[in-house]
Amino acid sequence: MARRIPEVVIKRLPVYLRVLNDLVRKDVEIISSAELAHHTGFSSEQIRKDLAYFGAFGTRGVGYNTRTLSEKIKGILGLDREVPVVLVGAGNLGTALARYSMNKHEDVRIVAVFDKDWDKIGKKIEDVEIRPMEDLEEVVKETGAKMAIIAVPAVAAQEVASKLEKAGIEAILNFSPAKLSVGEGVYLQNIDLTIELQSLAFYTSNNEG
Amino acid sequence: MARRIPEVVIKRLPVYLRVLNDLVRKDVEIISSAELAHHTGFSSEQIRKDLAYFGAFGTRGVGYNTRTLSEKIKGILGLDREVPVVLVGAGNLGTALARYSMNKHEDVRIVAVFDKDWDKIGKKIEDVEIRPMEDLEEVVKETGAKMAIIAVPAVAAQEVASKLEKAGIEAILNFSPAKLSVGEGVYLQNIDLTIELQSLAFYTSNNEG
DNA sequence: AATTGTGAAACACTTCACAGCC
DNA sequence: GGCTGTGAAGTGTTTCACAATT
Repeated sequence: MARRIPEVVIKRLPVYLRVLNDLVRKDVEIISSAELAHHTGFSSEQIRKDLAYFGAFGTRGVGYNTRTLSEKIKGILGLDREVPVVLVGAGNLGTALARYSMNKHEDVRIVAVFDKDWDKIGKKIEDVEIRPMEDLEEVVKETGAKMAIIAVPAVAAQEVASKLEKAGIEAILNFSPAKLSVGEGVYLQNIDLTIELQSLAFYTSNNEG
Repeated sequence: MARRIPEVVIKRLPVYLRVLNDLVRKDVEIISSAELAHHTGFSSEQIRKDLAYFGAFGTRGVGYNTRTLSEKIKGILGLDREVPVVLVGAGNLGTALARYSMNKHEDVRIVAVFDKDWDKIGKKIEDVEIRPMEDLEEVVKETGAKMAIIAVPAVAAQEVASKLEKAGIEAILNFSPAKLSVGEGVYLQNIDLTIELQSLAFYTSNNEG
């Protein structure tokens, strides 16, 4: 125990959670790792190993209690309370992410939107007003947000990242195609749509690889 | 040679390409793997190993010619010509992706948008008309698209994936939170925003992990 | 002299196989 | 008997270290 947990493991937990919540809703009380494997596409050993990083949640000969395991995973991820997120960038992508997040009634939710374009400020995305960057620190404090999403152009992204770090944000999801540098204490996850599209092209017949 | 190339390697190629194109634009002609490492954040050995999957593109004692290497990588990925992509789903996210793709003048470009909602059909996103699903096969043939993006709700995603496969699409970027099943010949890449957000929460101080 | 290209070593993750427990 | 939890084996990826080359 207490060893560092691989990122890939953390990425699978939400998948388990989704299946488990589904089962709880259907009043299924017990599930085996083999059945979970079938629902998720991961192997049963992998699922057992993943969970073993955090403890022994199952019963030998029986399986896992869906509700208990769901609660455990929520606790591990920190989803046992509302998770407020701030979004910076109210362009096409930012606006889409905001609407997506606000309409789903998930635990993780965008609670504030920032932009530096004064034409956008004061306008609303699904009831949440777009605020100026100057308000960032104050809003982060008020909402207790520890997470942020960057959806601004590449040139502006580093400045935004630095401001987020300064405001006390601990984890950033970056959609800009920029290599950001943040301090040790800040976790950075990049989603680069251009990379995704360009690498996808490799897997079609239109290449020489 | 001729061995299967890891996905992680393919994902790094667009990063190299971006840096190289930047350098070409700045009239930098030669770059070492160490400098590339500095620009990309990957290690120099990793860069050399990645490129070695495809051939020997550098000159010992010198480095890599930026323009040549850029062309090589474009060839490997299949970006040495326009790459047409079809998008299914003209909701918030789909529309944002479409605008994003059409405004950047990149090699990979969304050339057609489909939706099943007849209220949306006929409307335009940046000059591209939203068309009904019934036109899919015809448009895929016309445009020669081998790639597709799914940006529809989870419940509709499998049906869309099957239609794309039937239409001859070879690689799919799936933004829906659904576990899709496609044939051997179709490459599937998932981007699940809920998973990204939920796993991000682990890296904040609001969890018990 | 400098930098690539690459076997070998190290590290990380997954799968195997079965002991342990209900 | 059935299923979890886990060491051991296997596989895949990264880093090391250096011979090959300009």
